[in-house]
Amino acid sequence: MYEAMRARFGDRHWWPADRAAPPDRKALEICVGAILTQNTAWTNVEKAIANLRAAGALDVGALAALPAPALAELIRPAGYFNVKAKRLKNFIARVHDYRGGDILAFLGRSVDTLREDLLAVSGIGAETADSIILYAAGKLSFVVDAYTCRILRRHKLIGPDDDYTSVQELLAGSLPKDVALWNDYHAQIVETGKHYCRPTARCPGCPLEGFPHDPQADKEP
DNA sequence: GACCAGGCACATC
DNA sequence: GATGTGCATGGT
Repeated sequence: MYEAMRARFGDRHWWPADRAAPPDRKALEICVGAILTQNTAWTNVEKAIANLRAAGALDVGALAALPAPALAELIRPAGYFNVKAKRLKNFIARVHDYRGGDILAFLGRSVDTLREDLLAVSGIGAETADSIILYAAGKLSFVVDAYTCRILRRHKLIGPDDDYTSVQELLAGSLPKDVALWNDYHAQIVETGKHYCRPTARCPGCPLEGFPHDPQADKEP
């Protein structure tokens, strides 16, 4: 299924961040984007990140100093701006506390330590934590999202009761332990999901169309 | 004008 | 422990 998606869409080059930015800025931008994109279309997140960049706020120190209400105004286009402003402040406070805001050192720890630390931040759940680990830290942690579950349910590879952890274990246990593969795998799933596996989307033309599937399978309560 | 988006925390039962 | 609800903008 991965090869079918990859043949269609090519390398997705995720995470979509400023490639010219220095490593610490790029890592921070990915973390910020991961929080802002919670239940939100990426096009809206782009506007919020552009506002942050224009305000010089894509910086640990600047974000730590920025009051939540001012931050909320900057990220308004991303939706849920009041909750997300708090979530960003919670995350930034944790990074700022760790060795003076050295985000690369913060991200440079073991996956287990980092994941536990991220999940302790209010506003960072499993998917956001795994996105930060895989895309900002460049370490092995499979990202499961709504599209992943929807696609796997339609293809009867998981049941309606499977939760985040069981889906993650299925994928992590089935695939080679390769950061570049897990990176692009999730990106391919999102691209496929966006075009062919939304509630209102149609299957014809989907790169996974030839694999056994039942579009009704994910509509069960 | 509905419906939906790369979730998460918290209240309530 | 399971289920329901608030959060909010912008594209289709």
